[in-house]
Amino acid sequence: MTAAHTLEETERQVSTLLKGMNIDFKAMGVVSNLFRAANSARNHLEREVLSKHGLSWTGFVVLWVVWVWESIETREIAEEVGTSKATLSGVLKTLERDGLVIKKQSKTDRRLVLVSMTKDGKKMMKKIFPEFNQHEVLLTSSLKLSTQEATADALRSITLNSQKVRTKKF
Amino acid sequence: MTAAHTLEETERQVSTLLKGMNIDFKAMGVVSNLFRAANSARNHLEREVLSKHGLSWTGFVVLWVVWVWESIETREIAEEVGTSKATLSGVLKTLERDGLVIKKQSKTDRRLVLVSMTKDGKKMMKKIFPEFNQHEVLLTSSLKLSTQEATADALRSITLNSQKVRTKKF
DNA sequence: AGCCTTTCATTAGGACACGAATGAAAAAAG
DNA sequence: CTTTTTTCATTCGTGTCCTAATGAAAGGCT
Repeated sequence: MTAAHTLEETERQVSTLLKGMNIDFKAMGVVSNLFRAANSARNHLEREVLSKHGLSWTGFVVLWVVWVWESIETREIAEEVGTSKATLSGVLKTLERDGLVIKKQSKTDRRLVLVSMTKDGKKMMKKIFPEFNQHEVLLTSSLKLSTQEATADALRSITLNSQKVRTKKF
Repeated sequence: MTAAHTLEETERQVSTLLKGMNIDFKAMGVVSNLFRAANSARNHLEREVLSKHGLSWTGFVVLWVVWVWESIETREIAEEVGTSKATLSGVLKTLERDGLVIKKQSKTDRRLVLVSMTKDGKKMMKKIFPEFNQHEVLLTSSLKLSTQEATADALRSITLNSQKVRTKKF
């Protein structure tokens, strides 16, 4: 049940392993805690909020985007959600099967597919979203308001960096 | 290529949709930026570092844990990596197929399985890890050292919250 | 008009993700 | 010592996730 290795043990083990490797431990700490927090928070939200409504994480995020934009093209969803179009195809198939969204072919460009919410989909989001937000409050409740702002800023900055570097190649 | 919707548009759309719903926007900002940053950073690291060596994200994390601990039980790996034992079974199968780790049955308790690195696995980590860390530096380079510390602290706190709430049920 | 290139969404194939079910082994209870 | 109960890792079924390949449709070009 409890962790098999204490934090101190891990620290020691890691530092001897990385000795003479010129590692930036501070940057490593930020990034590893970023993934730990995101993973943990996601698992929590899936378990406590989403699973009760038979919704997957990505399903929820896609639903959110469609909810915000009334009618939106699939390629826009993919970009906004940060997933590949291939993945989105599958997720949308599930959401449509469950009666939460509808796909329609665009009239002006028959390659495009437009997605919109069904009545059930809207009802579900109206119910889930406040629940979801309450748990977001719970997750961040130990941080002062000023720290919440600073953290959001830092995270935005990390996002920017990872995208800037990516587009640098073109 | 560019985003279909500007930040201002989204802001407006969201605030009208959520009007009268009593949403904590600050908490929402922290959490959404947490996932955005984690996703973006992970994609970046997969593309720029891991994919060149034919390694998946989870494969790398598992490899890291095994590297640190020489020989470690699978249940410990699962806990440390934050994944289910079912998932780990599959990942270990892949890693063993690629010759990076070895599984052995425990002598003292035949239910347990012990995992350790192969020579190739060690060589790979010795090569990849410094690369990986350089990109971690890149991702956090826009943050002052004091901000890096504060951010890591805030993220640790979020992790703690999401785990505390989970165990509260028992 | 007819090709050529680009831009779409989807499918195909492989890996990862989970909970539930399975079967083996150890520990607890009688 | 035998019967439960618990604790392991794995397999199964389903969904998510990626890249690459596919096929349809639109836009450019001559």
